[in-house]
Amino acid sequence: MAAEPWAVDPSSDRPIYKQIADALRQRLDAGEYGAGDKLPSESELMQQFGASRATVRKAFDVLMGEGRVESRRGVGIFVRIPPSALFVLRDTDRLKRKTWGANKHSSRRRPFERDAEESGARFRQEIRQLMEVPAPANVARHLAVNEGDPVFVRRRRISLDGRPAHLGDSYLPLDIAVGALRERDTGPGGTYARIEDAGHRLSHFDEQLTFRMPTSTERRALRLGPGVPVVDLVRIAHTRTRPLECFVAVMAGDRYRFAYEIPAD
Amino acid sequence: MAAEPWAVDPSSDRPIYKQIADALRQRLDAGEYGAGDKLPSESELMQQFGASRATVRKAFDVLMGEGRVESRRGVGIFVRIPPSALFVLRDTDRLKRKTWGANKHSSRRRPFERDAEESGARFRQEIRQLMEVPAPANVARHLAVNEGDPVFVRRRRISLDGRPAHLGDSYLPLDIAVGALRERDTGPGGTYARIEDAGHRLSHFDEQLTFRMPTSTERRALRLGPGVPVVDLVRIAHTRTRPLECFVAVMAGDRYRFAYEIPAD
DNA sequence: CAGTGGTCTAGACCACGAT
DNA sequence: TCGTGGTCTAGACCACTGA
Repeated sequence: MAAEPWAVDPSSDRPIYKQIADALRQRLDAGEYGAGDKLPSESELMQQFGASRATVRKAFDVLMGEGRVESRRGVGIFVRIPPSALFVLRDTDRLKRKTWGANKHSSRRRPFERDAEESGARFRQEIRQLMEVPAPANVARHLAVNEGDPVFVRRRRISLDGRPAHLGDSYLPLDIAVGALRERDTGPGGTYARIEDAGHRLSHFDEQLTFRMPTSTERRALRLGPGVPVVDLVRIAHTRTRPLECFVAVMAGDRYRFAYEIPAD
Repeated sequence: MAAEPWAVDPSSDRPIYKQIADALRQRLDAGEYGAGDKLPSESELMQQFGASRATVRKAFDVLMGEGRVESRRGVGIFVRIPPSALFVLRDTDRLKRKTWGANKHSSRRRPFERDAEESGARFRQEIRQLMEVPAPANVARHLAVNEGDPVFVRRRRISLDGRPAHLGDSYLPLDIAVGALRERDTGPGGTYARIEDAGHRLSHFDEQLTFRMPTSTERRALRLGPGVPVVDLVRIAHTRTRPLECFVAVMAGDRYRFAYEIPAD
């Protein structure tokens, strides 16, 4: 059992740990191991490949960095189970007045709440902070205020089906942050509904997405597995004349799918 | 020089390599090292923290996995320089008929070509494959054909300023893939312009984004640094009555920013 | 209890870049 | 040539899981 067809070639330029990772990846791709299956233990692989433990572990590190496997201490290393549901965020729904607006045809839900329920997930919002802060540089630019000027921020953590899904901070200019917008519960329709209650009329949203690996803090807060990226979302809510809100979120990359419908004209 | 304030605590529950990573991360956040700066060498850190080389290296591995530092063999470890430009892809422009259309007000550019030039980048398209293939499951579903039915695929690699930025595959039903759509150069306006030349009228695009770490193959093809995720983009071009194209791309997560403008109504 | 993965050490040889 | 990071080994102790 020592010299399988996929045995490593010590004379190759390619490092042994990468060869082992390649071999394992190939077995994964071939469906030899399915989602949730246990891979051979480190000691088994040491024998199979005739490598030291550190080398075998390094091969596993590669696959973990790719988000393909994950380890359970005292048990083994397993093929990663993709999140049971990928929550689809649709621009054609979640940001429309018919979702959050105050009129009688609206479902009066928050943008994320709507998409969550549409996917059959339990939506939970947990307020982390509710306070005035000096505007950070990027927020200031988007809200057309000076950096350091006081703005009101609502920091929350959203969970879907009991698992954290994103950290979302909503920044409001002080003249907008009044009444329910400073309370824990903003009520039906959420922030956007309250903004319109105050007589403003939202015209459109600018949404931008960028991508990176999480910091260790974010990894903890979102309970991210190894090899899972995050999406930085920045969304500005506009009236025809001015920006009224800057929403900044760090979202678990393995829990969301973004969907946009774009007219050709 | 052995017992700095940020020295590690061997009695702590937190592993030494994570404490070292924390200390380094803190120095990075504090701006002690700027983009492109060289960090202390492994042997220096071994002395500073009184740890073995393997432990110091593991700390660096953590930061590399976060995409914050990168190593140059024979030289040192450096603070990662973010890509000089983040190319902004705007739904309000790139997918509009005024960009790619055949009328005389159109700029007659490909969607990505437009955004690249707008950012002042050199756009280069390299055809990797041009052939009929059996439709993969996801493509078949989107194009409303049966899995395995022949479709025509245009596989290309797009580079911006000489660096690869994404791998994009355009799948076309056979009745659509005629004339210039089977040639290397589809001409001004690209695929969408040729589709409309044939008498079809595109109404809208459905675009979906998901996120993950690259495979080792993709890492090579896109020349991705460690700790850089990719975006899977799937875009379906529709007429009012049927889907005409399925575009599937793997995009370097550190080179693109996606921007969408969403009306409130 | 035995087996698993998690951490850490000490030492070795190598390829590479700068000088 | 020297210092850098890249790979690899052999061995150790630990914490955890499951039988």
